[in-house]
Amino acid sequence: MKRAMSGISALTLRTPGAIDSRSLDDVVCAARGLLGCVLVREARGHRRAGIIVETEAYPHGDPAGHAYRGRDARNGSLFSGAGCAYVYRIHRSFCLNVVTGPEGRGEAVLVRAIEPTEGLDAMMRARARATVGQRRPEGYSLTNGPGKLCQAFGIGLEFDGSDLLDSRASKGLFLLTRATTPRIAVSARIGISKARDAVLRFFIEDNPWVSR
DNA sequence: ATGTCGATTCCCT
DNA sequence: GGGAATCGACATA
Repeated sequence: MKRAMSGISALTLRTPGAIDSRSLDDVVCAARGLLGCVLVREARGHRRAGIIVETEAYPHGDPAGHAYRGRDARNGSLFSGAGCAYVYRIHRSFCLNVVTGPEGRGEAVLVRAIEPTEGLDAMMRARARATVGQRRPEGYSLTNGPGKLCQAFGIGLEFDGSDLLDSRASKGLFLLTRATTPRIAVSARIGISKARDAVLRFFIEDNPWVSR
């Protein structure tokens, strides 16, 4: 992938650091604040990383949220407090959420798209492996959707409940502070049937890695 | 045992 | 922009 990646990659990169769990107190602030932050996957000495460019908030009491039906065997990590990963499966894909708020509250931010910055080869291999019999993913389709980015980063249910704020506790999947200061655009959420009108989707303006 | 329903993805028109 | 693919979970019979 040799094109000029996107507008934001050229902006100033800051020294990455740990995310303060207090910045995940409020789910909408967190959905905005996670834009520009970096998701890192370390496995077998390899490192995959990318900038979060699209998120959706699923607040407490949201009928479209998986916490709405109450706590059950599958969604337990949604109630485990800020910084926890909530990973679930839909059809053939997995989706990654960053849990927000205190323990027991049941709200989270869905990570919908990422601009890859490191480990592109590993991501392409992982995507090709996961999409056997189909055309090889190219260009922005590498990570421009919630299921695609999980394929690219090798994220499955084994990360459900892991701690995303501690790079050592987190079995190789963690978040780092903002690499860029993004311009944020908003819209209604995508792919849901309830609460369709709520404006809870956030994305980096003009970033080509945002989902379609 | 059968039917329905997704916080999706892919391919085709 | 529409429809098929596809899989587990859940409700109903």
